[in-house]
Amino acid sequence: MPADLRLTVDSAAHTVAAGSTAADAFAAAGISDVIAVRVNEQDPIRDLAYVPEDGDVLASIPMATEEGRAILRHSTAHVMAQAVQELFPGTLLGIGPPIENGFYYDFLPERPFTPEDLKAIEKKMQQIVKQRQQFRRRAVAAEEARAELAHERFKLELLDLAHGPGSGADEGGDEMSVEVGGTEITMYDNVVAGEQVWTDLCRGPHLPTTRDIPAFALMRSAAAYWRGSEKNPQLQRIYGTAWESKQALKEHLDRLAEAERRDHRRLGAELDLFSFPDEIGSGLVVFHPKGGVVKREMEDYVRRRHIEEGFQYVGTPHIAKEGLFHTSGHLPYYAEDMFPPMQMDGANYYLKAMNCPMHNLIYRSRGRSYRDLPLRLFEFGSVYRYEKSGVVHGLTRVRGMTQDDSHSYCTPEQAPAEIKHLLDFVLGLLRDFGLDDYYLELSTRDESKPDKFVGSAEDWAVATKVLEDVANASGLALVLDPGGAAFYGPKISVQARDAIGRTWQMSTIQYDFNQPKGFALEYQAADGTRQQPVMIHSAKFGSVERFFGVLVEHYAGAFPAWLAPVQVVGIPVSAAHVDYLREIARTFTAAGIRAEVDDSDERMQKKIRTAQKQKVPFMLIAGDEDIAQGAVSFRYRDGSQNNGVPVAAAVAEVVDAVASRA
RNA sequence: GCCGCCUUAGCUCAGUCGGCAGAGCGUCUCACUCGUAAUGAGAAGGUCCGGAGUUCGAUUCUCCGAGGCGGCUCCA
Repeated sequence: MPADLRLTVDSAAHTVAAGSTAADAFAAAGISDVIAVRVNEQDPIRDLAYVPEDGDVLASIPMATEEGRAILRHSTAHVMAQAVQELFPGTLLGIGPPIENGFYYDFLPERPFTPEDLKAIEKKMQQIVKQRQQFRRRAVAAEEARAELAHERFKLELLDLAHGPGSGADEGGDEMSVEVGGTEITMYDNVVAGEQVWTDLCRGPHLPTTRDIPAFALMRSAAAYWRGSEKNPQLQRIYGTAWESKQALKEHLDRLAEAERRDHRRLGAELDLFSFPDEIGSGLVVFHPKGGVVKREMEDYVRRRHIEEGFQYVGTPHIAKEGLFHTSGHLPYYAEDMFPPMQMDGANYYLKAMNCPMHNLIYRSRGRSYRDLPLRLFEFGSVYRYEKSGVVHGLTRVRGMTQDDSHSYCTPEQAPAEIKHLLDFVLGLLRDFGLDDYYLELSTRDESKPDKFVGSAEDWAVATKVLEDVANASGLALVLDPGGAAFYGPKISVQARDAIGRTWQMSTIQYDFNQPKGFALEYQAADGTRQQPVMIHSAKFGSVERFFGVLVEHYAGAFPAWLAPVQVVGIPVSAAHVDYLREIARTFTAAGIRAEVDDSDERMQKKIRTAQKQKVPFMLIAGDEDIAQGAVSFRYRDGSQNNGVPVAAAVAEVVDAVASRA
């Protein structure tokens, strides 16, 4: 008979009977929301279903934490897989890890899931939850696991990967390791009334019982490649979400609804900003007059800022002969992302997918001295990339875009300072567009795929070190992205969080030692020798189109005054006041403000509604009372009012707001 | 590119179990002249995404193509 256990939770000691379930143990200790336990201080959480036969239980994991939610979500994924296999016998299992905000499980069913299937699966899951099935952990030998999983080919493959001959025992960290990880193989059995009703290869941990799942919902199903490679078969992935309370689930669903309301594709049409005519082609945008205003403001801003930061504005054509892209090294690596060539006068011309080769030719157009460096070139480069048909998405993934592309040519010694300069520039720009929460990502070469990257490992190491040092010195959080580099060099990208917490990658800074070599770029050093510069690629918006799309969503279409397509709209109380407002609008226009008068044959209330829906920052209302005082009445976008403002003061107020980018 | 779903008026969407198609908003016209989120009436507006096939007849069924949506992969 094993001795009772000591249970220490938040420094308070309790005694529980050996062999209790974790839920029983914590309930006895008067703790209700515990879902996970740690057995020994140095152990990862490894067994949640049962308090072990010996040893001390040290800590609890509350459900409303990242770790707790991951356990909850993974448990819910198991429940879903059980439901699917009960409803669709013969369906094979892939993997089912927790992810941000939820979980998924991959299946190989006989046919893809329909929305009705999802509803049925969700219902079945609710039944399983009600059954209070225990999650019971069971360590097994490799042969045992293989025998039990004989019909689950994907699970067998996972076993081979993690525990097969010649493989590392613990790859850890990625989604696969949810199933198998660590040094022992474990199965998790779902047990109800002492009977095993379902089992899955799993590292755990799990909730004590299915009844401990407070709230979940299935979201959608979609195809996903097995182990993420398009060479592998496609599985059907079902996404779900699970939360520590019904309230938390509702808040999550509300956030999704808010994101949908902000969708730039919807707002782009509602606010008459841009469209994607079929006649032009997929991923090719046309900006309407109002979108054109915003785009022009963005471009004016970034052009002015580049010039202030020492860049010289240049211009280059949209097409070039094939040889240029061979010299740059792009063609072998990038050909399938480019539009196919046009034949002309016996040469192949390509639409450019990048601007750097042309900037290199500007650099090379004359001899350069070390005194010229850093030489900073900048332009709005229209580039075309043949994105695969399934990836085109609104403004955030297009086939024709405008990059605010810059290249800084400098000596290797100057590179760190130049990169810091660019990073500061980028961060200041993001702040001016209302994005002030960000982190950095460092994308590096994938050692295992040398054919995807040019240049020596030593050069890569040097370049990566330079970027890493600057990133670390910035004090911002840094996330590593192994294998994410361009073929010619590593990069830092700035990931910005928008108003509702989503992150976007836009600005990039790339260190390139390969193109200067390919183009034989040189400068004459102080000692008279010829040296090779390095070039730093940098795009602040990334692409004007993507940044535009992100801004629409960040501001939910309510652009700050300086970006608003229409800054002021005059709304007459009745038709008799139209001329008065027209005169005032002229005063605003003369002060550089975009002002219009709504002289349509509608009521004032309707005009206010229209202006609100168009998210115009300033509505100027005028009737007899205002005319008598030589004033106007403000209605702001938030619905607040300021009546009887003298015209000159009204102009000053709007001009101030625009100047402050508010 | 791959898997699934979708495409009907300018927009959002009904609808036709195969028999010459509808609403709301928007647009236009007329009346109303109004103080902070929808005045009323009337009208115009459609190759039901394109092509081929099946059929007496196709917007509806089948196939091919284009475009979109959700993912995967990829990416500014």
